[in-house]
Amino acid sequence: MPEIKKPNSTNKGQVQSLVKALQLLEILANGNGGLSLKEVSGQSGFPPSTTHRLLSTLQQEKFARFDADNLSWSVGVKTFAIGNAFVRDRDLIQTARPHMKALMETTGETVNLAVQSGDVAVYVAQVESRQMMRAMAAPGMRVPLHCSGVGKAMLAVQSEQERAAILTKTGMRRVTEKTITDVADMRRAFADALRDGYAIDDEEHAVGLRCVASLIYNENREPVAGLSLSGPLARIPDTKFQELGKLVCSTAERITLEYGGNSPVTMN
Amino acid sequence: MPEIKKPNSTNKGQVQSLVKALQLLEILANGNGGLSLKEVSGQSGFPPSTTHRLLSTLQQEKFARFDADNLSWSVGVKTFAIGNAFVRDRDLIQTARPHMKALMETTGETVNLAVQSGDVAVYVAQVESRQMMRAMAAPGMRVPLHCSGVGKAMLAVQSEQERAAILTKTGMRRVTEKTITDVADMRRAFADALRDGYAIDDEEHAVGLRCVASLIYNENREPVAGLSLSGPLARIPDTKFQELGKLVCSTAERITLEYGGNSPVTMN
DNA sequence: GATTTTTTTCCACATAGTGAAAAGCGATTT
DNA sequence: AAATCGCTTTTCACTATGTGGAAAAAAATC
Repeated sequence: MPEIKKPNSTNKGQVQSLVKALQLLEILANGNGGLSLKEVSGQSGFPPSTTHRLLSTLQQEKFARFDADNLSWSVGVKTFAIGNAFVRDRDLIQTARPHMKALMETTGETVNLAVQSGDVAVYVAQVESRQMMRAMAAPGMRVPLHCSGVGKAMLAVQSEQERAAILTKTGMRRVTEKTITDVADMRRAFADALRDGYAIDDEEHAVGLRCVASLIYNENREPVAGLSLSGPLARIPDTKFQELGKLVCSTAERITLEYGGNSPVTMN
Repeated sequence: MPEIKKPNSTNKGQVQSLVKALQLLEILANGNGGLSLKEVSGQSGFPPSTTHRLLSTLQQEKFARFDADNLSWSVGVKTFAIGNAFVRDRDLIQTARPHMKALMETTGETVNLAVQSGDVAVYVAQVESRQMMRAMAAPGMRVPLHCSGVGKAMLAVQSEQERAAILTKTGMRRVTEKTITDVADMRRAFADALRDGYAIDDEEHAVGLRCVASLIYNENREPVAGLSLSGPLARIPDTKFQELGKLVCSTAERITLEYGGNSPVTMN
């Protein structure tokens, strides 16, 4: 394999005082509603004098806040204001793509990214399997929620009312023999998806096609997109669902983090 | 006036490399969707080598992002993730209080902070005038929107539909002789408020009481609270409205910024 | 009001940041 | 294909700058 040369392959930590300061900011972010100098110093391992000097510099620039009444330190306005620029620039698809690629490489199956649009899911990005036989979904393609992996994953985290509103409006049309059309069966599928963290589609949308899907969340723990892996029945036996499910979940989680989101499951 | 001793009265910038790095972050935040090293270096005034070293350190810690395809730098996830901790900890009332105090000192009049709750405004904080004759409003007090300064300021920035929904529901009850009850008059009042940035209440809620109010916004440019200044007719002649209005506006703007918000008027 | 704990300042020392210059790296031109 | 240009990245010698122990100053506790 040829070495792929990427610019800025700088390796080692460079400006140590800066690295230290950034560590302090992170500690402040984890400290709920303010930490004393002692606490910050303790958690960082830096001596109080160094900690104090860095914190007060951060404070001068409003990246940290100091409450003179409680002598407590917390994250400052400017960190927030500047962090918001990230939201303006971030791009889910670009963020997701390398992770989707990696997932395709490890599993060999096609990986899709879809967003919910009203009562359907719309594919917005895809990394195709290298296998001869492979699932295809042109970006832009719309699929019903009740018979797709991503759709079921999205519905699973919604409230009973929201689900009902969508499902009664669209109906749970039978697309294949295995499409779930019974309300009780569907409810069971949602419960499974919530328990496992991933939803499955067992030939419910296309004969011979199986699919495992999980969700990507924004900073408010709201789902922004679904990530799915799909392949032929022959390569995805029942016994592989769990393994693939975990992979899809961890990939979705990684995308969530890089997108600046928070999963509702991982409480931290 | 006695010197008030506040802890952490550290004066001069301390860790210069950190200060520089924070400046770079700010430049990245203002650069829409990515800046080249040259641009960052130019805007900061730091030599390219220094700029590069700081940026790559920020990047290692994910406070900055480097797009290897366009060789462009932008704000990183971690800045966003950590900035969100500010939202968790921030407190509008605590943030506002010192500014309210200052406004009271310069004007001599009572200053109130109110939030909209459904179709009424609720006072949540107050800094009382030192004058013998002064406006009082116990925190927790509820006032109608159509006949209070804060209420009119809040309504002014809402859409015609939202306003109509509220005003038809509550009605524009006559509270004093000067209460505006005519729809056209009210519309004119909203237009004035939008033009000036502040709404006025000319004895519309209580006889002899005048009031000037402006809004405080969150990061999405949505109003979160109203700030008002009220005093007796005798001390607030027509000629003083503009001066006081400007003061209320600038105070509200200052609170908005310290709260991490953005005014819709000041586009930057 | 004395004692302990925590915060803040000080300062001598050498580590760690600085920036000019050189080397890389692509893109464009000749 | 070689040369040129513009920008990015690395290097390196110098010393400015960050470091952390220790002392001083405030708070908190007794």
